[in-house]
Amino acid sequence: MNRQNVYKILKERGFVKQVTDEDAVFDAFKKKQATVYVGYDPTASSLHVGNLMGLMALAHVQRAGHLPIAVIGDGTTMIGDPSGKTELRKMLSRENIAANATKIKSQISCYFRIDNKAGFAVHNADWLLSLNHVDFLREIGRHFSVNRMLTAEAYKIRMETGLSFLEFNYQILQAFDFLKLYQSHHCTVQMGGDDQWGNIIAGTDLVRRVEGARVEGITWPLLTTANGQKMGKTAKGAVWLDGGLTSPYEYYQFWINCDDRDVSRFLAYFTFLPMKQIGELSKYEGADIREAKAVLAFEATKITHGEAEALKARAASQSAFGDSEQDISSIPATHISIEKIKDGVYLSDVFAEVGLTKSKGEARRLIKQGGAYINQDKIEDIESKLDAKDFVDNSIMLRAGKKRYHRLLLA
RNA sequence: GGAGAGGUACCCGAGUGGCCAAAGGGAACAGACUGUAAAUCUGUCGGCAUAGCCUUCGGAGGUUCGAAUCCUCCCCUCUCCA
Repeated sequence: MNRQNVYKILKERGFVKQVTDEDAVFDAFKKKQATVYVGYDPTASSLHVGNLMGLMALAHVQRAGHLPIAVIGDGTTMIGDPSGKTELRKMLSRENIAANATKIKSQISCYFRIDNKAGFAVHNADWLLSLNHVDFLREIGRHFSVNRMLTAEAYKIRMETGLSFLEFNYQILQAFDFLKLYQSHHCTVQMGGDDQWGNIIAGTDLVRRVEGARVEGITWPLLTTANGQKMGKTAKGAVWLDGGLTSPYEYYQFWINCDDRDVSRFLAYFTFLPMKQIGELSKYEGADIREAKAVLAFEATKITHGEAEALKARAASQSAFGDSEQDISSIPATHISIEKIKDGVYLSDVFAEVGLTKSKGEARRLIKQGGAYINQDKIEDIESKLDAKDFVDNSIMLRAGKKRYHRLLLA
């Protein structure tokens, strides 16, 4: 079998920012099977689009026949990674972390197989929580130079604002993870976001010191949008991979609303389309770029939510923004009882209730500014009420601004 | 433990007795222009059936006709010293 070296694929798709040693990494992937790990901290009950880089990177690794390991950082999260953070993160309880870890693990399995054969998911709590402090310091701690750690770029901000001893240890534990995985799974490559560079290097150094073996690290660029914004934040907060937190429709909309300048990068990162096809899509200009965005949105949604949901989301999106009547079932909906609207309900109240606006006041403002629509008709009067006559086939389409839709169903 | 500085809305940050629901900036939202993009311009930006009322300037009390602003106690953060 003459397969392409996965490092080449990763590089071509833009996943490589820093590497410990390009040739060594290339050689590592020449082997029949290399083992690669990426860590995920269960700080929330779902991963978000910011975590996609690592998931996609590991998926490429598995597709190339190598072994991906997702390390669930339920041990390290007890501490909290200070890298790139300006202040101490809120401490999470152990139960909280455990619950998050379970959910995140099942999410990861959407991107690559973790069947303990073609891929693994391990919990670092398994080896971190039982450590004996003094033994650990003697065996591992002696390999770390405080002087050196303090010069790390990731800690620079924290040297100004303060860094607790707790967080200072994070790097050591992450380095220990790498050592453990080298020993148990012969894992020789760690990947992570560029803010993880210091932690990754600490790991490669530790493995060299303890085992006398060379292991490698790769970082991918930290994702920002062309606007300089952190990736994956919207008005509603993070864009989650969990369909319950961010519906497939909203997920689809997130991608289709991306900046023109991001489209070709994102196609390479967040779809499995061949680079040749991405090159074709990148040639679109002006309004035609929407075509490329539609491909991006569909492919990205398909990977996270499956093809059926992606098709539904696409149909709903086309229906809302185009003129064709299609399947709108994936546009968010709320049920409302007949009794409730019998006497008429203020539309401003309805908008607030279904979450299109945060408060009734905001809904009133929206109407005043001409941004509220009901079944594609602009609502002119703040005092407008909703009644049964407005329902067509027992449903109403509400719209806030140009892009946010919500269906109201008569129950 | 000692000395000093500070904690203001989503974030940064002004305000040191009434003119304060609190300047300014950023973010965000809406409108215009567009292509479900960007940029630009305009408006909005605590809650409430809204020319009025209610809640908010770390927390709890107090002084006052009136407190983000003054006093007391407490909590937290930072800097220097130990």
